Amino acid sequence: MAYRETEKMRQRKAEARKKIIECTWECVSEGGFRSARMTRIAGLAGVATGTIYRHFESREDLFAEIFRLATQREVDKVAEALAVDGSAVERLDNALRQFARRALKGPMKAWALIAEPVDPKVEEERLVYRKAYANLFEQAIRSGITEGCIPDQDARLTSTCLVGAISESLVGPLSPTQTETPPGHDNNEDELVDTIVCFCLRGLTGTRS
Amino acid sequence: MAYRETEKMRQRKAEARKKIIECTWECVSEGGFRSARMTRIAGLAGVATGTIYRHFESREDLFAEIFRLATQREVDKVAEALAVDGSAVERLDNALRQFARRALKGPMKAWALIAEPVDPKVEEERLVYRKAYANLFEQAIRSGITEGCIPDQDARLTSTCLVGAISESLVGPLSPTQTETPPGHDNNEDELVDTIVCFCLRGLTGTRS
DNA sequence: ACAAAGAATGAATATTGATTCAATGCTTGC
DNA sequence: GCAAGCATTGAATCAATATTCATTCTTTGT
Repeated sequence: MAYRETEKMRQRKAEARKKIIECTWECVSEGGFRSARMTRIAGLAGVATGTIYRHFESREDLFAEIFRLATQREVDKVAEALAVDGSAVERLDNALRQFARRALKGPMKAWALIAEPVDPKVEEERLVYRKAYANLFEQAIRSGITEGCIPDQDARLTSTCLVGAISESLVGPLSPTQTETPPGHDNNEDELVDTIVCFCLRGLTGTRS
Repeated sequence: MAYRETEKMRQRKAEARKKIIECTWECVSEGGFRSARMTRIAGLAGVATGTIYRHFESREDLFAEIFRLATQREVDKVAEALAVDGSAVERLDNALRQFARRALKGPMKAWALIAEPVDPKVEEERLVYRKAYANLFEQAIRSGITEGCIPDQDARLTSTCLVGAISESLVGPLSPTQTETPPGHDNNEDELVDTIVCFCLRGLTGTRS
């Protein structure tokens, strides 16, 4: 008996794995999942293509993992934004804004996560996370109903409507075919967010707040 | 000189093309674009695979054409539903219901058109048609603003929100992983439609109609 | 009936990266 | 320093269909 996995090795492997994940996300951030090549990822991470396969079952599995990690960050941000003090409507307002702002800040990333056509395993993850968003919103809507600031409704379904409305209206501007984001921080980006959020809140509350 | 394309031939070719289109749509209706094989399409249409390539540049082009034809039918239906008598809100209500009902009636077709991951050329068509829907809604919203039954807003953007909200909330029910559509015409399908439409109209009008 | 011009055929080919795996290089404990 | 076992390498292989194209069949006008 001569070789036994030691802590040092475990760490080194963990680092390699982390590096692969980072470089994959870098590729995805540049051009989405479809155009991310294993060879490029390996090159960026400074490993051979074969090495990737000691850390991930397959390309699809790697991508699913990357998707999970990236989306979880976003879901957490939304959860955070929903956790502030205030009425349910105020908290939803805050969360929707957060979602939209972040999407507009990293359009290619947002497109990859929200709208890019992806392989089945990744699409599965997407459905999971859409549900995660919807669940968060749903909970907030429920408390709004209890509080009385939101009329009674099918919170599960209307939370899905929120996700749809905000995603679609961002994907238009986000779509990588329409990359022409003008130079300066357009303040009509704020108007964009305002309009979308306003639509969403009206949809829930039925008032012209 | 001996052979010159005659009317009879032109017709025969047109028929073959039509048959290919029909059979492609049949395949797509069964399992979406991804799983539609050229060989299967050729088989159904009673032609050789090579023959398809006399009518269409490539698989992607064929699919883009099929997508265009199928979606145009849906867009026309929405346009029709918007053309009835009544206030803008009533007309939008009608159109949104139409959209949702048709989608729920042919879930696989609707999934292929709305949410299936597709190749770039087809995705491009999808964006065109999303815009087509949005344009129709936008026009109606504009007249609503003029009529006074809808408050002033960025109609282009809120029309996009409509498309997003209705698409997203249908994707769950449409998803082919949840094919188990119970036998009878579920009346909770009607509730589904009601809730979605209600959300959309509230989003536009800001009233609890 | 014949030859010229297409049209149709479908088995063979091309494509495109993901994936494998035999060879090589590192680590470890003694 | 050595041998056992694991990790890494990356060129070669594979897979899955779309696409091609030499061949065969049809149509047309004379």
